[in-house]
This record gives sequence, C-alpha cells and structure tokens, in this order.
Amino acid sequence: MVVHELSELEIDRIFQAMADATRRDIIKQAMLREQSVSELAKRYRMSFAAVQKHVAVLERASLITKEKRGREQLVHGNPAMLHRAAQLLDAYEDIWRQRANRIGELLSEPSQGMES
Amino acid sequence: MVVHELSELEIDRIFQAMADATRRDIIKQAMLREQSVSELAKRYRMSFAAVQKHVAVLERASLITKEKRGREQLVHGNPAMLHRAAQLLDAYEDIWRQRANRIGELLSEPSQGMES
DNA sequence: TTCATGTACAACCATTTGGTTGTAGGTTAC
DNA sequence: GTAACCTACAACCAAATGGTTGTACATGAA
Repeated sequence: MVVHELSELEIDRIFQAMADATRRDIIKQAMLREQSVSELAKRYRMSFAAVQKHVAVLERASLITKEKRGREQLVHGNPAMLHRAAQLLDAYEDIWRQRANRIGELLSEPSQGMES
Repeated sequence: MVVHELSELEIDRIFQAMADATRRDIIKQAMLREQSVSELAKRYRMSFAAVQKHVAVLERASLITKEKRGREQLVHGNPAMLHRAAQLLDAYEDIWRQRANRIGELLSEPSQGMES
C-alpha cells in the first residue's frame, strides 16, 4: 500500500514539528492516551495559548489529530506519520550502507596487476 | 554499547537540522561521497556563504563532520547520528504499540459479568 | 610572485518562531 | 440564567532563521 508520497514541504513540517522538546512531549502524551488541549496545557509552564500553538504545529505536520467533543478538543497521536518519518531517516542510512557495500566490493575485487 | 544519551538540546538540533530540504540534500550528498563545501555549494542556487551556514547547522547537530585538507574543507556524513535519530522516532512508535497492546489485553480480558 | 580558489566571518535584512496578553464565543454545570 | 470552563484568534514582542554582500586570509597553481 503506497500511502501518498511525502512532499518536501510535508517533510519540512514533520522535522520542524519534532524540533521542540515541548512538542515531542505532547506527542508522547497524545500517544499514551487521548487528551484535551487544556489537559495537556496543565503539564507545561507556559500559557494555554502557547500550548495551543504547539498543538497546531503538530497538527499541520499530521503528527497528531484533533477531534472535537463537546467543548473539548481531544488530541490523539498519529503513529502512521511517525512511522513514515522514521522510514525517511532509514532511507538516508540506506544511502550510506549502499556506499559502504560499494566500497567493500571495490576492496574485495582483485586489482589490475594481481591476476596470476 | 551505550553511546552517550542524547540531551533534549541535541535532539532539538538534529530535528531542526533535518527540517530543511537543502540540508537534507547536503546530508545525502555527503553520505554518497566526501565533498568539499564549495563543491557542494555549486549544486544549489544560493550563495556559498548560505551553504556554509547550512553545513554549520548540520555540523552542530553532528549529522556531518568536516575535515580540513589543504585549502579545502571536506564534508562527510555521520550515519551513526542518523541512526540514533531514527531510533528516537521508533521510541515514539513503541509508546503507541505498548498502548495498543494494553488496549488489546483489556479487550481480551473477560468482563466483570462474564464469569460462568 | 602573482593570481585564482576555498574558506571564514561580520553585518545586514526580511520572515518565522515561540512566547505573551487580551477579547470573544460556545458548552457544561449549578 | 449565570458562572465556570474550553477553545479560537488577534495583536504584540524578542529572538532565531535563512538568505544576502563584503572583507580578509590561507593555500595551490602558473
């Protein structure tokens, strides 16, 4: 199942969203259990509005989703997006492994003057 | 082998460094083969100084290292750091899997009124 | 030596980011 | 109905980001 290739802009947003300790903690909390924005906000030493903005950044990156229930806005994590981000990093590692293999092959090839 | 736990600040830097398409391409290039900064700079439609700054951001995040040779500064990738970043994302996925397992266990437990 | 190349770094600028306070509107509880 | 709660959103601010140009210096090539 190909899920829709990520655009450079979407990748920018994912990494940028992960680049803040408060947001990483919000992700963790939302993965552990669905929580309202104000419930999340109580955990951090900053205003409700600030937490609201962090949640918006995570939502724009599709790392979390919001669901309205009554007066609350419930936040829950989107593990599929995290998985895709992890795969992205793996892809860079793969480039390295391929290079390492290439070098390995070159080293194990007999050099020009070595035929018996 | 525990390599030295990453601090929140280091994690910030890794993700922030990955959050730019030019920098992600520089990483890719450096993983493919060692290149000088000016050699890299030719690839992008921006000034040498701009590329120099991107390289500095990547270096601060330990995603690449520089090695001086003659008048050139050779850039090469640090796959170990990429690996750690990927593991970090996996950790968030693990939180989700644990929750999923927990829910699964709850669902498979017999409910209060079900004993025969 | 002289010139071209590769780098470092400062100064500057526009935009984005991460925080604040304040105001307003919808929903629940009493 | 009224008060308390949850959210949305605007306006503002300081600091960081991503780019530029310009200057200076070290190294390699002719």
